[in-house]
Amino acid sequence: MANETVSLKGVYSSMFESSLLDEIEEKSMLFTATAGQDLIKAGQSIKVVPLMLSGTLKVSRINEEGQELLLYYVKSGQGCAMTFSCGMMSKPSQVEGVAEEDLSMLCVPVNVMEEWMPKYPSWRKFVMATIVDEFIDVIKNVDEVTFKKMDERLIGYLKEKSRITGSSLINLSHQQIADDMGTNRVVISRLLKKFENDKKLLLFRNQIKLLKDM
DNA sequence: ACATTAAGTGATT
DNA sequence: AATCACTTAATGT
Repeated sequence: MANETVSLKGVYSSMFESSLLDEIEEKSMLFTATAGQDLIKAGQSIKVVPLMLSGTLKVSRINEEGQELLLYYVKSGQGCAMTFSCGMMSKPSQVEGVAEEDLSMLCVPVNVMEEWMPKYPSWRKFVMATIVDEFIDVIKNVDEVTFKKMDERLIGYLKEKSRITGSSLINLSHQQIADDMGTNRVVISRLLKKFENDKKLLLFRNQIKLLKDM
């Protein structure tokens, strides 16, 4: 069961003004769930918005074949982007929520939290920060799924080259790599660019420098 | 200065 | 993931 010592003020006092904390205390309901428990599935309407106190909530999308795509996790001190968005726009949930670990949360009625938007700057900021952070997580996951196969192949290729030559400097054009791997130069260029953005390597003309956190 | 090759990027399939 | 089309950057003559 959820840890009883985790309190509203323990988690949120640095984020919200005291008047808002008082109002949360007054108008929210404590809710606890055990690991594996389904909290919401796609299509259900959203009547309350959670403020996580402890544990982890997993938010995911499940397609027709039952395959799951992880969207984001919600942990202590965070809200849930999907409930904020859909709650305010009166749209049914587009996602499924499951307790990843035992969790405790405070549930705020949607109509109440809508009143807080104009009333409390700290609440507005919290909602927007939640949406941005979790949206970024979703994008990251989409990237991973989209690029996974060639990703791993290319990294394996580069490591092998590096091991064989005994150097972290690889003297090959993108075209040569593409030829070796039986793929298109453009694909290689895009993946390498992505790796460079992830600080895995540095790109030069006809030369790739592998970095430590490859 | 000009031509050639390598790399980056949007759009489409 | 591949292809096309086009741009931009680097290099050689």
